[in-house]
Amino acid sequence: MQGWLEIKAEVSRRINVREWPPGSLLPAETALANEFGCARATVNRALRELAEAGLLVRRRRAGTVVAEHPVRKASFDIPVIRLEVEQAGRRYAHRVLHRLHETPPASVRTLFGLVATARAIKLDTLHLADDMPYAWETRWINTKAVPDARQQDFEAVSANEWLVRNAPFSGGRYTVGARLAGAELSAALNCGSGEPLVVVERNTVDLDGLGITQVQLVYAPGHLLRGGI
Amino acid sequence: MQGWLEIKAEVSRRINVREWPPGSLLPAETALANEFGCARATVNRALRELAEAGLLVRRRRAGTVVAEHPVRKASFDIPVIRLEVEQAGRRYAHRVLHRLHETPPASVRTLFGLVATARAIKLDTLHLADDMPYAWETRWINTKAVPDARQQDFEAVSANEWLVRNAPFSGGRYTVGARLAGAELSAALNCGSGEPLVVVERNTVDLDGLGITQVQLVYAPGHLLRGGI
DNA sequence: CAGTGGTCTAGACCACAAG
DNA sequence: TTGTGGTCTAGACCACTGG
Repeated sequence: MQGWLEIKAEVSRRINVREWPPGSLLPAETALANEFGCARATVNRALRELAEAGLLVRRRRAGTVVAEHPVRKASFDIPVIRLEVEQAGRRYAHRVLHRLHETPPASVRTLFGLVATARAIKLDTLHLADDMPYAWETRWINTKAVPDARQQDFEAVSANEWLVRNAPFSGGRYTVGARLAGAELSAALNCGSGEPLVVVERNTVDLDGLGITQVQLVYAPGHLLRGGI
Repeated sequence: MQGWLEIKAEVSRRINVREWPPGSLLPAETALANEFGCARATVNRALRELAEAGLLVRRRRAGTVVAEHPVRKASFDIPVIRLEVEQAGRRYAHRVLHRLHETPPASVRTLFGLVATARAIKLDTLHLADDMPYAWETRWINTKAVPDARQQDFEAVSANEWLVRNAPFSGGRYTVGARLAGAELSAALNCGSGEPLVVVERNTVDLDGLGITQVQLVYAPGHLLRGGI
């Protein structure tokens, strides 16, 4: 027993077999380091990862406790759509259907830190895989946060890809929902009206918390988001 | 400049301002430690986190390179449904509508490592928030992986919560999609037929890769999954 | 083969929070 | 006040892999 991976596995095992049941207090790092015959830093690394995974709760002075209700962290990658399509062995293309400069709705203005009269770039883009509609994108871009976006028409490189490479981002939030294809969407995505569609809405903010972009992606029927726990 | 958080921020900044553009090679850890006036372990911690976030690609001998297409890792929590409801300030309840012991479909048998004639527990559960339908759950439980599940009726404690506390898990996969409410679902969820619904399907496996459970959750209309980047 | 990141150590100081 | 985890250091050895 020496590596942090082994210690992580061993601690995980003890939790699983109820040697350390939910809510129980683990020995201090120094004690575990002594038991496992390693440095405290090694134990720290193992316990820190288990805490990040939601299995342990750690607080100074209070010690390390097995989580009562381990919250599984699900995650999935948000790759550039072009790569997502190409990795599925399909040919990617996109069409910019509208590129406007207008006043965004209040929710976007708040995110972008804009006054009521200010404007932003609005883009409607259709993503294609093997010439079949793949996803419909409605996007707002904050020119205050990304001035260079003014000079881009996003025809050669999609806004999705351009922003990933050119806009410093630090984080963001997203929601996933379902909606019906209306007249406009069924035409754009070449599907029946009334089909259920997956909708992902997300925004990204820069290091100062200023909104960079807000995007809504409506995927063609049957699309599944995939991830791991 | 001393803490790993500051170093992480500084490296992130240099990437963002294109001082280190995508594809470029960073100085070695020892060089950065020298520049920042700290130990190499501190630099290592900062760079390791940026690599986990997808911003850097690190390989021995080859060094640390800025990712060409930073893949944003999105994540969201999968809490016990009871807690999810209660944290929204609503009252939770659930009803087990069916509890059967039968032969699962081939996909589930494969996941569970079962022969064609073997059986597993099948549960249909309705989750309620303030007596309103919240989500419809269809679940298979592998009694080979979780023998204790045989003695549970999952009336007092939902299968969701019982499994989180009693079944050692190590990982799993999930998909998110959209579907229409058919006759059965619209009755169960008390919604109109033809409404678009969010569907989450997921499975969990134990430390040996053996399937523990497979569950499909269909949320009431308007439900949104929320997460962060 | 040589240079990089991956990891471990022994020790130290600090921040935090429970008592 | 005091014990805990959080972090940093200086040094060391190792694993991997490009040249």
